[in-house]
This record gives sequence, C-alpha cells and structure tokens, in this order.
Amino acid sequence: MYVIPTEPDPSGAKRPRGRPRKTPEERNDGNRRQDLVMAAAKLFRRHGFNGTSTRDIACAVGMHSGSLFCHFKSKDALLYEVMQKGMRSALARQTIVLLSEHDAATTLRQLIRSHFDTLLGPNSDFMHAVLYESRSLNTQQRNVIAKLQGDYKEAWTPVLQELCLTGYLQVEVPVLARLLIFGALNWSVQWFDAKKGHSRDELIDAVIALVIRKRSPALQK
Amino acid sequence: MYVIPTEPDPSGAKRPRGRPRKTPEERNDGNRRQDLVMAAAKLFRRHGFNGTSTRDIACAVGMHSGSLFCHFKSKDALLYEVMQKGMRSALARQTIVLLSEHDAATTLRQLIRSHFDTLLGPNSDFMHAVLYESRSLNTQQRNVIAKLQGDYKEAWTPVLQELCLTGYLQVEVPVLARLLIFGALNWSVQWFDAKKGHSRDELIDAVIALVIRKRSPALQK
DNA sequence: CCTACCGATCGGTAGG
DNA sequence: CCTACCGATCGGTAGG
Repeated sequence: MYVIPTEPDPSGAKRPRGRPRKTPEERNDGNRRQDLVMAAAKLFRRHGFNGTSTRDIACAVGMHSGSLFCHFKSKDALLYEVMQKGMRSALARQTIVLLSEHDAATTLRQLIRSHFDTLLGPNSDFMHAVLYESRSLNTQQRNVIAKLQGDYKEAWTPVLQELCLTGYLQVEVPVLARLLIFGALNWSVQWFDAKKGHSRDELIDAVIALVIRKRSPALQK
Repeated sequence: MYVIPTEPDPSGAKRPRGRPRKTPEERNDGNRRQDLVMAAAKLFRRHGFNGTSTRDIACAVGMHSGSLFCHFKSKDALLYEVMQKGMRSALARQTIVLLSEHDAATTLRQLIRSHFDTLLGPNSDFMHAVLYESRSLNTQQRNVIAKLQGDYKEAWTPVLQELCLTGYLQVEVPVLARLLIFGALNWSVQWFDAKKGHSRDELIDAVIALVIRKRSPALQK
C-alpha cells in the first residue's frame, strides 16, 4: 500500500525519503541520467556518500527506487561519474587559463580564480565529492580519479617554480608550497559563503597578498 | 551458530566485521570505555562515521555488538565523545603554548607546531573526526563542538593581528588570513606522511616561509 | 521506468 | 558484558 507524498521536495528542505515526488508534467525524458548525477552530487555533499541512499537520489529526481539502476549499475558507478564530471570540468577550466600566455604571477592569479570557480561556483558539489569521497571508490576508479588530480596539480608546478626563482614566492621546497596553497584554497569549501561575507575577488586578493611578495625580488631575503 | 574468527585484527588489515576477536588474556577491564573511543576514532577516520558500524567498533576492542551500548547510549554519543576529546586535547595543547609569553612571530610558530601536533601526531584520529564528521552530530552536540572550535581559533586572532600591524603578515582582511592559514594547515591531514616525505619541522618552516615576511617591516609594501 | 521483492546489515534492546 | 533478537533500511534484482 503506497502513501502518496503530500509535498514535493522544495530543494533544501528536509530529506525526502522513500517515495519519489510525482509531478508528471515536469518530466523531461531527455537526460534523466544527468539529473541523477546532479542530484547525487548534491546529496553526497550534504549527507556524504554513505549517508545517502539510492532511494534518496531516485526520489530527488522523481523516480522510484529501483529505477536508478536502469541508468547506473551500482551506487559506486554513480559516485564515480560524479567525481569524473567534477575533475573533467575542473581540468577544462584550467586548460582555458593555461592557453593564454601570461607572466607567472598573472597565471597564478588566474589558476587561483579558476580553482575557486570550481570549488565555490555552480556545480561545486561535484568537486566536493572529489575532495572528500574518494575513499568510497574501488581501486581502479580511484586510480583514474587520482590520475586526473595529478594532471590538475602538475599544471601548477612550473608556475610556482618560476615564482620561486624570481623571488615572488618564498619557500625552500616548492612541492610543500603547492600543497600548502592547495590546502588554503580547498579548505574554503568549508567556510566560504558568498551571501554573508566576502566576495570571491576579495578571497583571491587575500590569497595573493598572503603568499606573493609584490615588490622587487632584490628586496626580499 | 557462531563462527570464531580465525585471526585477531592486526591493526591496519582489512576491516573486522561482525564478530569480536576473543583473546581473553589481553582483556584489561580497566577502561573499556576509552578503548571504544579510541577504536571508534580510528575507524571513523578510515571509513567515515556512516561507513562504520557499531559492530565494527565493538569488534575492534573484542566486544560483542550489543555490549557497546553498555558504555554509550547511541552511536552519536560515541562520535560526540570522540570529537570532544579531540577538541579538549587540542585546546589543552594550545593553552600551554599561550602561557609562555613571546613575541607574536614566535607565538605563531608555536601555535602552528601545536596545531600540527594535534593534526598529525598520535591521537590525530580524534581531530580528524572534528574536521570531517560534525555533520553527523545533532544540533546541541554540534553547538558545543562549534563553541570549542571558536575558542580555539580565537586564540590566533590577536597574534595574527599584531603580525599584520608590524608588517610580518601581508593581508588586508585578517580574518581571511586566518581562514586561509587554517586551510593550509588542516589540509595536511590529507597528504602528510612522515614516513615518506618531509619532517614536521620542514613543514612548519614551509608554512612560516610562505606566509611570514622575515625582514624589517619598513622594507615591505 | 514501475512493482514487488530479496538477503544482508543496520542501530539498538531485553533479559540475564 | 553476552545471547538472542527486533524493526527498519540498505543496495540491488526480476519481470513486466
């Protein structure tokens, strides 16, 4: 015996469990698979991978629980697609930055901006999964994602190295600098809230001010 | 019908599920509760709160699944104790640093060292739960932990402010500097491995070098 | 994509 | 702290 849910999910209210919302007129048969990926990314961020059931995800797009498995062979496969989408989008954004040639300091600023766009902009739920849910992938999946992450971070290395050589960045071990800067950036997903607080440009300025020596290298050290 | 597990858990091998290891001679009846807290912290770190069952935790200390609830009224309560222990230990370590009066730059270095000790030293599993599992607390529990975290981070504010005034730290918005520095430090739990890589002192030096202007403030800006 | 269901596992409890 | 168990929920499947 089914109980029809009394209210559709007002996107942000308490978690819809068990039964899908039924609003047949808003069914777009086009890309249900993408709907599932987006809903999954959002729920994984809010409740974690292990705290989200396949029923929750199906329900969020108005499906019944079993139907999710018409699109994905397992819950893992869905997480894997979320994370792949996150990394490929991050890499695409980064590639655009790297295509235009600038001095190292300008490139660093643009890499930081691009990274914040990935972390804090629309679709940031995908990157959140990349940062925090790789534990739930199997070994092969994790290797693929790790490879993409390796490509991503390697793009920063020559930029940081040049900034070290020219004295704009003060650090003995460049690889540690990259890890620390990534930490400063990645942690922003835990606290940054554009609605009440600082703008994304203030954020970028703060990172640059904190880390880059603006004056002539000769004055440093 | 019970199946006696063939092997005790060699601490780091694959997850022991369902049945406790039975090695009666190593039963210390003293503080089983603390054993549970430590085992829980370790498992929460490896598999996440939602990925760890109360059976896993009980099994890790050689108990049967139901017996855990003689010590904790719920799984939540156990997580709460893990996180409280993490924060109280971090605050205790920090307080020791703040008791000895030094100049701001030295205090910052000691705060950073203390923070890394909490994040990367023994018992770091507790702080890991604080950083990543507060989502699984109820509102009141989360408020208590947030209060402790507030106290912890407030201790950094006057130090960073003085470093700003004296030009050792270059940033327009001190609160952003603190958040970024915390990010750089906290992210280290994701990658730092003392066994293969850099020492904790190299790590501290790298943070200081990245963020602090060593020379006379008059030469800056 | 829905209906109806499976075996496994979950957090937690009663009684000893 | 163990034994034995509960109802709920989990990921996933068969048949349509």
